[in-house]
This record gives sequence, structure tokens and C-alpha cells, in this order.
Amino acid sequence: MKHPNRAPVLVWFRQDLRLADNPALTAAAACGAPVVALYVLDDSLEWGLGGASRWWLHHSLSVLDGELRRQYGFGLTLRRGKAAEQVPALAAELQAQAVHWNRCYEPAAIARDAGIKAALKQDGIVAESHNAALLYEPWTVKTQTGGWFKVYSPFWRACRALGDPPPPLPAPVKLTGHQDARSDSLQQWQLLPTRPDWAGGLRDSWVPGSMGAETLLAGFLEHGLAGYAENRDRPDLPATSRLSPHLHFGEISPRQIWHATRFAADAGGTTLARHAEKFLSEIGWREFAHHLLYHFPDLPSRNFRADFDAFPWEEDTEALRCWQQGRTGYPIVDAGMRELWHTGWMHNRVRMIVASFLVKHLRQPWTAGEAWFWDTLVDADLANNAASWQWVAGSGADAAPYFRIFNPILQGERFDPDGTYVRRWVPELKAVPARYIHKPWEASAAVLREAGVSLGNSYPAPMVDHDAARGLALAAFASLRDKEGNEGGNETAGQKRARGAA
DNA sequence: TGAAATGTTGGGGCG
DNA sequence: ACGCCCCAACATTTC
Repeated sequence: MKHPNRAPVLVWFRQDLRLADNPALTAAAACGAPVVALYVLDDSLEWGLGGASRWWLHHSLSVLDGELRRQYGFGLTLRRGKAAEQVPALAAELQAQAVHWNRCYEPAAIARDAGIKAALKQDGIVAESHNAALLYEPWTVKTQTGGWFKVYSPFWRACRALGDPPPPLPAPVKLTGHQDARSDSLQQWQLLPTRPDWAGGLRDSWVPGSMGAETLLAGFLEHGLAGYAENRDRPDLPATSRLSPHLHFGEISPRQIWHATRFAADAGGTTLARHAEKFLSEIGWREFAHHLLYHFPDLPSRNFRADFDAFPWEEDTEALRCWQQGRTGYPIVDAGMRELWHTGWMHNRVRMIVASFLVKHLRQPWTAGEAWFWDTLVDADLANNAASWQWVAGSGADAAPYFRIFNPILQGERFDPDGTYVRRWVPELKAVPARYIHKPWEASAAVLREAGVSLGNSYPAPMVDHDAARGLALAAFASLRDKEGNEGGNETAGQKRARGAA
């Protein structure tokens, strides 16, 4: 090698806030040139950070900055503004030789990054992007005929057929900082809530950063993996990994999770294999959501199935508010919504229940739920959020059919059998016997009095009747089918059979 | 990664 | 002994 080039290399951090298994950082380290670790806060994006995400981002950046300083002796360079302006400007200002980043897959990010790459290259600066966030990038997974998958199972089968993802990279051993870059202070970005400070529950629930992620993963693999396939649906048990916010911010990579899970399963013999496969298939759903968003960029705002455009939603801000605040009168729904508000997270099974309730019992547009989740979830992720809401609403690819309506009472009894989860998040029902915990309105006056519950006062009466709401939802769905007429290709299997027999 | 309605079956009570 | 009815229990169909 000749004299090393001393022109700095930029590593532009985005949703990859970690040092290990970070290909952009590794590529920069390989140059041997001084490194600038850049993060740009862009408030102009269409899907800007929600409140809970801002809280997480603050702490995640703070942790990453500390890790950089401890391991390499220099910290993050923080800039605010449009990335399309900030990144090329900083590269020019520092006379950088190269910019490395790890790819994002949101439509706006793809367009933005393509523009930045072109601008940098025009300035004679090397611009290189890497894969750090997905096991299988969307353009690498194709159907037999070269199309893209719209159904999960064959998608994930095809992914698996591509082979195991590469093992995770270690953090670079040595990096030299480039000290000349001016940086904002994290405090001045004001990502944390003040007046009121609603983040107390978040602080109690999470340790943002890669260490927090590794602790969760290790704990999950040791205690949660055995039994995961069954217990994952139980919000009353600590049975899930809770890695979703760490994954979203890239504090841990799916490759790291994949290989750690495989290692744990191999060490535990064949009994763990089934559970490991189930857990990895949940990572697969994340991959699938990114795949859908990449190939259908309007996923966050438009029905994947266009026939849903005619759906007769009953927009009602008061009903939406009841749902948001966890006072629908259905204990499992209210428990979920309050867990979300308090911790910035909700158990997956309960997400399905509350989402079904909003879209079907209350007939609010799925985009209203999507927006609320976006603002309140610490794991808010454009692809996962949009794909999941469309899945529940029935408007999505490979979606639950619209007539599949969760019964919040039965779901509660099945997955929170003792009411432990409800009692935790709806303390006013703490003393209600298990028999009535998911349907307090069926308890006698004496039982309610004994439990200190006054329906309609200390806890709301059900805002809708389940049977009636179900009927209205089905009627709304039927109206869609009527509008379509008979020429549509959407007749049910039953109708097909009836027609064939006639 | 549903729930409810409807259909079927088979055991047991009873006239 | 026999047929009839009831009704769980389970299966299938429909929403």
C-alpha cells in the first residue's frame, strides 16, 4: 500500500445505530482514513418521527456516541436539516473521499439516497451503500416467473431457499476519528418530552442501545425460546423477545439475531428447533413487510387491494379517542391501549385484537390506527406498521379476510386466562374475579360492588355491543361486495361451489 | 395469526 | 327390544 489517503471517510448512520455488524462502518474502517460518524435529523420527512420514536432516538444516539468515544476516541457528528443537503455539504466541507451508509427501504429514503449518491459521485466522492437491515433484500427474492411475492408463506420459503444469511461482522478493531467536524448537541435537538414529561413509563421499560438489545436477546434465548411457539401469544407471560424497537433503530441486526438463535437452538438439541423456527419466522414477517413496501410504495396510505377503496368507514373522532385512551369498555382492548401509552409497546397478540376492534367494531379507517401507532410506538416502523394494519383490516396482501372478526372477550379468555394482563394495565378491574375479568358487564351487581367497580363510572360500559358491531361490520363488508357486482374475481370458495353445483 | 352458524353423529333416556 | 328424541361433541360451512 502507498501512503494512506488522509481525506476523511463519512459514515452516515441512519437506522443502524450499532458498531457490530455494521457494513458501512466496517467499509470505512478498511480504508484506514479518518472517520466522521454522522447522524442527520431530518424533520421534513412525510413520515417524521413520532413522539415515542423521538424519545428512543435521543437515548440511542446518546448510547452510540458513548460507545464510539469509549472504543475509538471520537463521537457522533450531529447535523439537522434535509439529508439531501446536509450530507453532500458536509462531504464537500471536509473534502471527504467517500461516504458509506447502510440501506433504508422506505420509498422516500430510497429516492433521497439515490439523489445523494448521484450528487456525491458528481463531486468525485465515492458513495457506497450496504445491507445491514435485512436478511434478504426485496429485489433478491423473486417468484418462479420473476415477479414479487404477495403471500407470506411462499415468500419466506423462497427466502430460506436462498440459504442462510452471512454471519454478522465484528465491530471494527480500530478507527481514527476526524476531529474537525462541527456537531450539534443532542440536547439542542429537544427529542425528549417536556411539559409534560410522559416518558416515565418508557424509562421504566427500556434500555435503548445495543447493550440493551443484547441483554434482551440473551435473556430471551435462555428463558423464552423454549416454549416460544405456544407462549408467544400470551401477553400475561414474559414470552417474547421485545427486540422490535432495537431492530427498528438497528441497534441489533437480523443477522445477529438469526445466528444467535441458531446457535442457541443447536446447543439445546432438537427440542428447541421448532421454537427457533417459529421465532425466525417472525423475523420473516418483518422481511415480508419490507418486501411489500418496496414493491408497493403506497402501502402506508393506500389499500393494497383497491376494492377496499369503496369501504364505508364511519369516521368518528370521539370513538377514535375512546380507543386511543383505552376506555372502550372491553378490558383486553383497554389493557393493550394503556400498555402502549405507558410503555410505547404492545404485545403482538393484543395489537391484533385492538386493531381488529378499531377497524371492525368501530369501523374507523385503518390509517387512523396506523397514525396512532406511529406516534406512540417505540418500534414504529413504516413497513411493519403499514403491512400489519392492512393485514388486520383485510385490505392488504395475504391479509386476514375482513369477516375474520376477533371477539375481544374470547381472545381475552384464551390468551389472558387469569386476567393477569388486564389487571396489570386496567387496575380499576383488579378485584374482578377471573370469570368476569374480560366481560365485567356480565357480573352481578353484588360481584361488581365487591370488586369496587361501578360500570359507567369507575370503568366504562362497553362502547359497542359485540354482536351488534360484528353484524354492522359484516354488513359494511357485504356492501363492498354488492358494489363490485358479480364480474369481480373475488367470489368465495363457497359461492364457487354453489355455482358449480347449480 | 377466527367466530358463529349449521350439520352430523352417536350415546342414552324414555315411551 | 325398538324407535324416537335430545343434546353433547365434533365437523363443516359461512360470514
